Amino acid sequence: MLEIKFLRQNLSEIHAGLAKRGAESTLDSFSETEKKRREILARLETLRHERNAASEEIARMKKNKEDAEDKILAMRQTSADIKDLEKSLGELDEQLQAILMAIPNVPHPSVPEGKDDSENRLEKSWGTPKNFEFLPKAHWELGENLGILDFERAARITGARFALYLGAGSRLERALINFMLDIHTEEHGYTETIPPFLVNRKAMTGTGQLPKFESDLFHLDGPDYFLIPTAEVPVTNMHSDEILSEEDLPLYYTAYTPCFRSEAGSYGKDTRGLIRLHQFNKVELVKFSLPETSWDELESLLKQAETILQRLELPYRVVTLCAGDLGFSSAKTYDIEVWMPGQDAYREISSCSNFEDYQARRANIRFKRKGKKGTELVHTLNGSGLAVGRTFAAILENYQNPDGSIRIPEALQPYMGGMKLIEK
RNA sequence: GGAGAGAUGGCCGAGUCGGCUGAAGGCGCACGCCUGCUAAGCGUGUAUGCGUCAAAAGCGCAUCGAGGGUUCGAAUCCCUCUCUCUCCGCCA
Repeated sequence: MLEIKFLRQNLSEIHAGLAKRGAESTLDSFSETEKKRREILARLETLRHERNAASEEIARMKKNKEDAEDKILAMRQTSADIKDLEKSLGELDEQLQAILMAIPNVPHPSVPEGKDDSENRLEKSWGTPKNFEFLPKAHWELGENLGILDFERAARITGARFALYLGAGSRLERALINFMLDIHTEEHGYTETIPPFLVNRKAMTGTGQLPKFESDLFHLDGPDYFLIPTAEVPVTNMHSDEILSEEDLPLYYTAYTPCFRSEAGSYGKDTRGLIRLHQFNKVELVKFSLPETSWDELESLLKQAETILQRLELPYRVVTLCAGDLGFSSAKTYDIEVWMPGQDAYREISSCSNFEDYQARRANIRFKRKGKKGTELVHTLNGSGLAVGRTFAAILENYQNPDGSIRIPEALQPYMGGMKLIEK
């Protein structure tokens, strides 16, 4: 969410910024509604002032045993008028809130122009894709042949787009989770957390999934709860409605959670394998930072996510999302894409974003500077560190042998009880 | 699931019969004084949001879990909801 005052005073700049991502029309009725709201508010406050003054007067008269009947009668009308205006104000507030909630974040100036992922900007590449002497297989084929992945049974249990891990497969997934968490907590200074996997509507609104993207989420039939699509939601909302102090910042949290996405509208895309599931595992990194350091924090966040791939010796590249591909709440996002030889393509495995104060304003996460009056909004950032299922897939594809067995990356072997090879 | 108690500022905590209570008192914090240093002591200040203003000051409005009601006027009375705690039941 953007600030009303800031919007009012910088309308043309914001318009231009939003146009970069093709979202300038979300501003359409803002000015008119906002102006109307202020007019009503001014009138309402005048009347309330009158009423407050009269109430004091009545109290004084009653204390002195004077007759206040006339005054009380007159105030009856004022009170009715106030009630009417309050109703109008409430309606306008709701409208304005809906408008504000639908305006995405303004892209950072360094975000490249562009409509879709074809115009994302390549920042760097790491590692060299291995030259296979044979045609590398896709991870689902390798996994099923080894008996460590079973999509057929998963479909029987639940439906399409679910995975069942077995034996060394489950072990590998668990090893990856522990490996990632250990690095982030022991080397990068993150505090480990296990948040709720179900969250309420307010939390989803705070990070920007709601109100616009409800169809992407799984919702419970009973209470008004949603399955988290990412740990970003519970972890970022951890400090909602709080006033942190300057010396608390920055705060780093990491969380392993399953993630649930309905993947509405993705029919036909990545229908096989671990790439696009309704449930997948992810280790998430979340930062709360001072406004002046958030851009440095984004760079270090990216490095921290990259570390995992480097230790696993998986080739990858980093792209900056162009404005048209940028997520709703984000000011700038780097995607890390891992090399998948079985698909002859780079696939997204992490997304690192700076939301600046956009989520903080929605979720009301503030901080106070030492010796200074008033509060400021923190900046929030998050990144996958990493998507576990996709890392699993990348390992299978990059470390496959001609006979279909899989070497275990050296860094992971201690987490696999010393296992070096997954074979039939 | 059944029975009961509660929700007030950064924290603790007071609020009588509805009327100078945005809210006593304390802690914490900030600044100043005092002191050889530390501790103690003394004084002053210390919520948030919004509107008005170029901005600040000032002024105004709102906020005592949330929403609604009664009233000229609600932290105080009534209703609904949420959350927390205690006891019982159930349960990993």
